[in-house]
Amino acid sequence: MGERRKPYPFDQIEPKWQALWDECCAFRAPNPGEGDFDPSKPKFYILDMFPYPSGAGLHVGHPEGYTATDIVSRYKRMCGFNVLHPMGWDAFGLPAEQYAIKTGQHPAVTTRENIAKFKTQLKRIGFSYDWNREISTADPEYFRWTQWIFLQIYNSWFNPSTQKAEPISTYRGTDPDSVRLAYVANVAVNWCPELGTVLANEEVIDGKSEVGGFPVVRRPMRQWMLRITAFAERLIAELDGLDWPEGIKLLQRNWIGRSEGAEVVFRVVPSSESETDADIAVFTTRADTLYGATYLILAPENPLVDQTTRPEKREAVTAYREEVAAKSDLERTDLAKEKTGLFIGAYAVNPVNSERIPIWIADYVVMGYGTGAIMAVPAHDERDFDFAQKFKLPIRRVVAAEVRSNDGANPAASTRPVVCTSGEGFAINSPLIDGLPTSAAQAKIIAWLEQNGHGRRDVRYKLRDWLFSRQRYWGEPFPIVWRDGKHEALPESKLPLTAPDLKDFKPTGTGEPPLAKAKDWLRYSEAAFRETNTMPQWAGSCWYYLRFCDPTNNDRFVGEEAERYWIGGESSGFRVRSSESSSPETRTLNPEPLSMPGGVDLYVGGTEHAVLHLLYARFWHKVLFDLGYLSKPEPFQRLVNQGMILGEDGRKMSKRWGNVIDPLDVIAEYGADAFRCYEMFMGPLEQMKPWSMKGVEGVSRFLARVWRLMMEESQAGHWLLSPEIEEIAPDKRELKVLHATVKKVTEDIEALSFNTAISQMMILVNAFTNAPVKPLSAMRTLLVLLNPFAPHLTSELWQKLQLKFGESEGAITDQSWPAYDEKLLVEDEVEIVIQVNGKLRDRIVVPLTASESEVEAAALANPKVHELTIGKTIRKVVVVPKKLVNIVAS
RNA sequence: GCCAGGGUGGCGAAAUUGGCAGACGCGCCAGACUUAGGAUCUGGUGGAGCAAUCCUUAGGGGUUCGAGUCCCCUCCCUGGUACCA
Repeated sequence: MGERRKPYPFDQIEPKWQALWDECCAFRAPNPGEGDFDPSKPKFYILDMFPYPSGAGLHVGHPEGYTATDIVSRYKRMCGFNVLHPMGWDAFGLPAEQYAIKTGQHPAVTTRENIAKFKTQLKRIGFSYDWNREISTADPEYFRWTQWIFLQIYNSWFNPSTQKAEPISTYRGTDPDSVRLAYVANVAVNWCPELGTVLANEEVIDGKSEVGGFPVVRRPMRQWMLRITAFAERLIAELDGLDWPEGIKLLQRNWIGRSEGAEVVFRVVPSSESETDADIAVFTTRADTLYGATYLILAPENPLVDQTTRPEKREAVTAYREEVAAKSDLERTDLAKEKTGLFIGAYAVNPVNSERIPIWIADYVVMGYGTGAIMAVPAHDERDFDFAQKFKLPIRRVVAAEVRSNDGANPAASTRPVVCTSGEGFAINSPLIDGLPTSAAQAKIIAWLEQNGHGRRDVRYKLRDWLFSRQRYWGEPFPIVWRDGKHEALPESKLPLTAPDLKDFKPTGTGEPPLAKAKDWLRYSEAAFRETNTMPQWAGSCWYYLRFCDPTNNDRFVGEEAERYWIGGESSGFRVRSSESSSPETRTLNPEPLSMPGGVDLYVGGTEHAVLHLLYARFWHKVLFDLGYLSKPEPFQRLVNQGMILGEDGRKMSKRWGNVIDPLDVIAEYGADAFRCYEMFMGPLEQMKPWSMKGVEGVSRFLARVWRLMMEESQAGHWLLSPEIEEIAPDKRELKVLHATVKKVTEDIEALSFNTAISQMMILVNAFTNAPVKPLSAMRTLLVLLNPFAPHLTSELWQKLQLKFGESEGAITDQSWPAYDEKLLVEDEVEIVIQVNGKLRDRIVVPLTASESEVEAAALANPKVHELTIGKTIRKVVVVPKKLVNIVAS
């Protein structure tokens, strides 16, 4: 393959402008209080999900979202906003640590190298980040504040009466450690022997680690937990005010898994002698089926099993519990089809009918949800039904599809296979609630339980507390020391607490973190030792969007003034303006002042973070908000997920298929502007779509046409400004397409429909391509519109126009976004479609001012209409102004 | 299983409140300019048919003067999730 002639000299233009932008910090966003800060401008905060700087470098998926946000950023700047558009690095993480284990190279070195590589690549795409705000989560000046926030969490509790996080000093109880938002618990954790660490539930997929796919087993260990469950209610409720895709909100709601129901207390029947009374509380969402409860099941791990098991069953129960404990999570779910369990010899009393029912244990009941015990209603629960079938337990129907009388005065439970129906209906065989529909029956039963002291209304969540410690080296150390078996916070003055330099990063294998190997570091004082766990990778990304507001502040995690402006600022939001509302006064007005709970105006990233990162960040944000550090209750107002880019073969890009596209290769051949525009032209941002090199070529041809619209090549092969550009007014047709383009591009950027914005600009360029004379004003408008998409090309052409026409309007990036005139878009004649019986038959052109009756008359006079309606009666004529006439005949 | 999002030419895709289906681009065909074309420009391009005309938005039904768009059923694809009581 020989040296290919470039369609336009992007290889000279692009590095030139990139160097220029770098030199003069063209996209620096000044903070309140700085000399060049303009307080009259509204703020706009546009954030990308920052990358983990892996050794592989950038792939085409990264720049998709980044290009989208860059376009919006450049556009918003021209609309007169102070735009905060930063980039940084999620720099702690397992790959660097594993590389260190293999090679001995310190993760800090690897990370530094990878960051440098990523940064060079991002700059080569021409993104308008404010690089002065660059941050890395692994930088001590950053994680010092991550540790500081942890201490805020540690020193807080959730006050149920205010539903807020408050300083621990407001807690009046005797044991503050029992209510802290960060606490230590000995919990059964997901231990991954291969990785030598525990993992959060969210990091375990099908019983294997999300990273590496290694087996994970349950094992009790002492761990740091964050009390995210206290915020469950607010994390659900406060989604409402956010402009997120409904699907993502739903994903979060499901993850939190709020269930309304009742706790019902069953009394255990005392057997003999010294038996103390015991109660078993179960959680149910179907209190209305209480009469159908024919047995109870305890989770094998439930401590109540010890007290309740009858002596004669003890041996069998112990064996079963051991069997269950030996199973990994994978096995336990894999063997889901065949249920196992064991009668423990004891009985409990159903409070509603005083019936004695047997108590079983079974591993399909888990300890981590509800009370670790259930009432089994086999007639109306699929799982209980399977279990009852297998162990020949009684089944009693208590819900019918329609209102009807009971099965009999004394409803006998049956073991014959009846059909299991889990839907709602009407209560039967349930004296207190017979005939009532499910919801009313539930309400009545719960009221009865409450009155008689047998239970109460209850709300449970699937969400568990966040397991926050990891047995790793490359993460934030906890600012905690242990003294006499008790934890205490390190004073703030000791932050940042950096990890010791290790030579050997290998996991100890015992569950002891690598930091335990640093004996000197470990010893805090004579009597106190440091915590050796580190924080999970999520920690740094929980608050990075806050640090971007004030990244070099040495006194505070973010300065108050900066926070109030960038996070608390109210004058944000997406609005489309036309010429009528384009004055600066109206532009800064916010139509819905307090309706936006989120601080970041636009947040773009992949769906893979739909629950974890976004939930954790919301949680931290709410704690800091409650403690008075932040002005708004939510971090991200508008969230958009970009779709994945597939390989040319339609498969997921991977080394395995050999279909990986390297952005730098594309840029070398077609230029960064073409790369950016193609990524946006491919299709809707949120959609999954395959890459196409032919498509890149097409977009590259479009940019070359823009270039040749204003430049022509001399005999000697030099590019010179086209003499066809003149300072004349565009004609009517040109003006119309120009204003139509301004309108469409403006609206499409606001809607993030970049593909259709580019289409419209192609139409504009095509309209001017053959014009003998190109009006200067139109060319300038085109360049401004295209600038957010193709910043290098448009900057160069703008400069060339400036040189010749000499008007001192400044650089293209200083221009204000053009307004359009709606009046110019209106035709004075309009084409009307004529349909007969809904089928297109002809078109006519009528003046815009034509009345409905005139249009109708014109349509009926149409020869084609005559032809088709001969011998038929015209039943109806539908006239849609400016659109069509439909003649109904039969 | 369940939940969510999708199915429109040979391909990527457009299509305010229901109102000309296929904008724009790719590919393909033809022409122009050229020593040349893998450059550029011009025209054509959903399918069938010589034509008039007919058919066409996964498939089937419905509402409507009129449906890619609204309602019901079925099929297929993608993502998430799975004993959560």
